[in-house]
Amino acid sequence: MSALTHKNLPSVSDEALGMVAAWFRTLSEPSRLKILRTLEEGEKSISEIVEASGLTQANVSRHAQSLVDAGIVGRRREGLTVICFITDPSITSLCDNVCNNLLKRLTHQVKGLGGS
Amino acid sequence: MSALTHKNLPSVSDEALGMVAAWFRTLSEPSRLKILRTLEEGEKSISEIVEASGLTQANVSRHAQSLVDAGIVGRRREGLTVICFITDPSITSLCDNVCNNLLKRLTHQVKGLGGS
DNA sequence: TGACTATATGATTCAATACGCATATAAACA
DNA sequence: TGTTTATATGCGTATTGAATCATATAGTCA
Repeated sequence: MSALTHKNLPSVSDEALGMVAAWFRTLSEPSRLKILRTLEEGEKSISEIVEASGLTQANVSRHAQSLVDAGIVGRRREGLTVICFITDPSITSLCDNVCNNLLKRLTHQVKGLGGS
Repeated sequence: MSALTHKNLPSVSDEALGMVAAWFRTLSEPSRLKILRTLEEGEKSISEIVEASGLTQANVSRHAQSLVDAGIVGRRREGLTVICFITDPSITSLCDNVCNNLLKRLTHQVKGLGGS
């Protein structure tokens, strides 16, 4: 412990750390990822999401709220229906990247199993 | 619902969705983010992480296990000590991006409050 | 082998949260 | 206003997972 130990990273407050963690937590539920995936096809009303995802109405409503809170999804009312849409387009590529990385890692694992 | 509704996304299995969610969940704990942040300075032993993070030894050990399971962190034994290091360097920029996005959004909110 | 150090893990407790059901709110329209 | 439709929300339950303490394991050295 000497030279390398101090890159002197700007210290991150516990509060900021908590906010980043909360943002990731929003993406840590399969149901919410499913909703996001649905919204990648274009904006949809709550009931359209219900139909497309197979989730219950109450769940979609609540999960949508989480996604809105995280700033990932936007909402607007149009008469009786509420339309949801992705506000942060980088989400899609982010998820794709995660997916690809997982795939890569799993492939290596499988290879490892086969080779032993 | 007609033209736009069908971008015909390759359907993602529930299993894959669960794995992506699990990966995000790994990054959804402040303690693990803290450990990652520590490791950005360079590889560290478990006890060095304990010292740097203020977490307990048991917690660091378990969280390190989670990070290893997610493929984000690697581990090797060197005698009595176990050295941890970041294996996926894209993690750092990912976290930075999330952080910046949050900052942007919060800034807008604050502006909104002031302007009303 | 026995003592010592670094790390891992079993067991428990506790808090967060997802789900389902029922119901409340909001908007449109007769 | 009353009715119907779309969405939100209160509440109870069950599950998950993080923190803690104590202890087990692994490696080093005398």
